[in-house]
Amino acid sequence: MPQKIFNTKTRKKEILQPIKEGVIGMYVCGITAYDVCHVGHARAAVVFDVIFRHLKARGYDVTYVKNFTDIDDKIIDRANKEGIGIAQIAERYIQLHDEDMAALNVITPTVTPKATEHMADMIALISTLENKGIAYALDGDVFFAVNGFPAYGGLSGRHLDDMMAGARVDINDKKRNPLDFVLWKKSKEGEPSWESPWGKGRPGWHIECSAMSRRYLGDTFDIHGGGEDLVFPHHENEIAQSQAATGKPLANYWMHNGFVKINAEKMSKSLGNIFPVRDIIKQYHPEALRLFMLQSHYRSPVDYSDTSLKEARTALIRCYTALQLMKETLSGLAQGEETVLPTKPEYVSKLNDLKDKFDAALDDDFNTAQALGYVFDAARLINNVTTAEKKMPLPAKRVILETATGIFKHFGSVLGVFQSDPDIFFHADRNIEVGKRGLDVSRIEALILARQKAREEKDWSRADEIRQELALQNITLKDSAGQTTWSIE
RNA sequence: GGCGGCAUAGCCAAGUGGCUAAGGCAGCGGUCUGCAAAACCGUUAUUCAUCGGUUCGAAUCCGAUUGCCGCCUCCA
Repeated sequence: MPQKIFNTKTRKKEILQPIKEGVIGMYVCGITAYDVCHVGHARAAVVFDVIFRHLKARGYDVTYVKNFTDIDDKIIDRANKEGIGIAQIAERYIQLHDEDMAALNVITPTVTPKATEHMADMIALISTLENKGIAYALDGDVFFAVNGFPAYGGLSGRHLDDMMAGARVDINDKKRNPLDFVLWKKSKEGEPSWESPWGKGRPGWHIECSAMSRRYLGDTFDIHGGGEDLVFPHHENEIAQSQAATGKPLANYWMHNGFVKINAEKMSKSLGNIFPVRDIIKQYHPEALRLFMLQSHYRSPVDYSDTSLKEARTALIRCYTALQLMKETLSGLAQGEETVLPTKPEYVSKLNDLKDKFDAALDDDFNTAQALGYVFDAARLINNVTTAEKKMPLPAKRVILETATGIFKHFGSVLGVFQSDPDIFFHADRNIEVGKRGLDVSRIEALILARQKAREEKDWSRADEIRQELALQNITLKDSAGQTTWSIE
């Protein structure tokens, strides 16, 4: 089945036709390194991570470039406030970004270039534009003349005339047209600067992506992505710069992920509802955050709330429970025991069918929500085999469960979840909950021991009393095979 | 003012012309269990904001209405 992609440029789903058969170049706008990553960054990272993983799983040779903006007004502000250099600020937040991404199990892109390491590329690009008469220098600043690029507005569906009518256009009398944007900024006294044909200065925001995508992917590449807020002006300006310089299309497919809202409100500094990734993963297992995001289509807005994360956690536990039951069942097989054909071979074909449907869902514009539906179907099927099929002999279950293990491995590797051993997952999840609620583990375990004793003496009322007491702290006990385990609701 | 998006069960959320409208959470009944938990089985939208239209046939296409939201300024 061909890969379909919703192209922002045409507002339609299109069939992906790579420039070079079997090879994909993908550029995604990364972070500006002046603060820690929040849920919104996490969503963009997870969305494009799954896209990267699925394309690779489908056999494409993908070069994924995600940049770091390490020179910018916000970084300069921060550096001034702290009295240190911009490089130190950028380095710190790139480091923290990398930690967050690792925690979220986001694969490091193929190339992660930094703006400051591509000054020569940017200056060359600006010079080309100047020589073509599309850029003009004024007192050490260089501007891009939007009137020189007739296709301006093509990505975001805007017309220059309409934008001119808008009241929010910055009036800068230096510019020939208020919509012209800066390619190179003259630096003020004491600001970081680089030598250029226009004097000491620094690059404008948009030019770095044009320069770096060209450096690593060429004049035209396959996929360009980012958050939907980048459509205008950032991506529009990138297109203008690159295409005016090269005369070729910048990217064939433009993909934009939807926003994360917080309790139905827009996330913003003024509302004080910025949720850093590192705070969230103290409250919930990172895979719960990932699952939460993947349960909606990447283009829809998602609403982050404690309730939604809780539900994602419960759903994640459902999958890990199935995986754990499967692991236990398989380990119950005697060494060297012969495999017998399953008494119900339809389980195997159903599993293979679910894998095909899962892949097909991702082929259709990366529909992770639909794909997850098949993951849960597979989990139910596993539970049927491990738990409900009481009459099926163990050796006959082996073929089915080994098929299921392989399929879950595939699901997990594409979605970037189910990466832990179930026991390790449950342990980690419980630690998070214990920490969040400030529970006393030794006290809980002492109570469980006391209850076990009561149960041995068949003192059911005492046993139930302890169960009740622990239930008040949302602790659920599970009695099985002579031992009691506990978990937190 | 310009451009765009969304509205599906108690909640979250797929589905964009045609089999019984996925899946998750929550609820209810049952099996299992000393009691539970987990798991399994059954059940919870004759209906997809409203009103018209196109069609043999629409949640899905078109138009209108209502409500919500995003972008147009730094932003994933």
